[in-house]
Amino acid sequence: MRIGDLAGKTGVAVRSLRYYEEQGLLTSVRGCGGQRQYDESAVERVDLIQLLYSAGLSSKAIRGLLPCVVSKASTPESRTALAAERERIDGQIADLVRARDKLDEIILFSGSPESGCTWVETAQV
Amino acid sequence: MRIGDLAGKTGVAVRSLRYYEEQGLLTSVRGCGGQRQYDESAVERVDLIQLLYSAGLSSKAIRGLLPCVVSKASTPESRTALAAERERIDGQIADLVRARDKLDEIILFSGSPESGCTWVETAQV
DNA sequence: ATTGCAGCTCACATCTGTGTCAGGTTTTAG
DNA sequence: CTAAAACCTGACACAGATGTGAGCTGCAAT
Repeated sequence: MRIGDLAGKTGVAVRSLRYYEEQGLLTSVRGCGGQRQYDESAVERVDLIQLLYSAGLSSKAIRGLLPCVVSKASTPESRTALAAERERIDGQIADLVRARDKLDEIILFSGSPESGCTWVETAQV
Repeated sequence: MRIGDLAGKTGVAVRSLRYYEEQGLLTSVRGCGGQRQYDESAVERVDLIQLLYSAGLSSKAIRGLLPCVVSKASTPESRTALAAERERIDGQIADLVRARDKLDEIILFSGSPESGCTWVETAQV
């Protein structure tokens, strides 16, 4: 599979795939003409990378965790890092829930005119 | 209250407070010597800003929502924006939960030697 | 009055994942 | 064989919140 195919299958830009490789998150085999070749497992790998990116992990953090997943290697350091990231994500979720609750509060308030809130027709910029 | 006091009370850097003002999120009254003066309500305001920042809202988004909160003004646009941000946060929470579940899966696997996973002593860089 | 800390503005640096352009090579279709 | 499409490297740009430094002014205590 060439890079464009992988990009198509994962929905990730070609540029990003090259960047992942540069960051050591993704490997490829180079064919005779120097073009990257990927096997099917790369799709799963890219999906995982995206998953972790979407959770706010940096490429460096992902790089640190990948050996656990891929080569199934577990070191004391990697276990610590995994736990730390898990905690961070938990905290992040808590932040988001608090923010969502706050927004809900505001929405409730601003959605009911009887709350005493001022309804106007146009945006106040 | 001067800017340093506000920074102290909120745990936000002085630089950031000036930035918030630049972005129209925070206002101050200038004393005779051009120094910013804040009243007590500024603390609450900065806390709110931080809450929204931590939920991933941009300063522009926050700027758009603040009138709803502060001057209690509700426009069709602001109600739409509020709902949109709420949805975005919901999606972000879902992403995080998925990532956390994935990490849990990995942690479970890498934490139990009988899983067939390789335990090594040093990090594989 | 002097010293020293706090504040002011302006401006440039940082970090990260991506976009984008240039200039060149490989692969593929016709 | 040729043209188009895909790929390659390298490099620069961006956005956004914050860090940092220079050079100057205000304020408080001695």
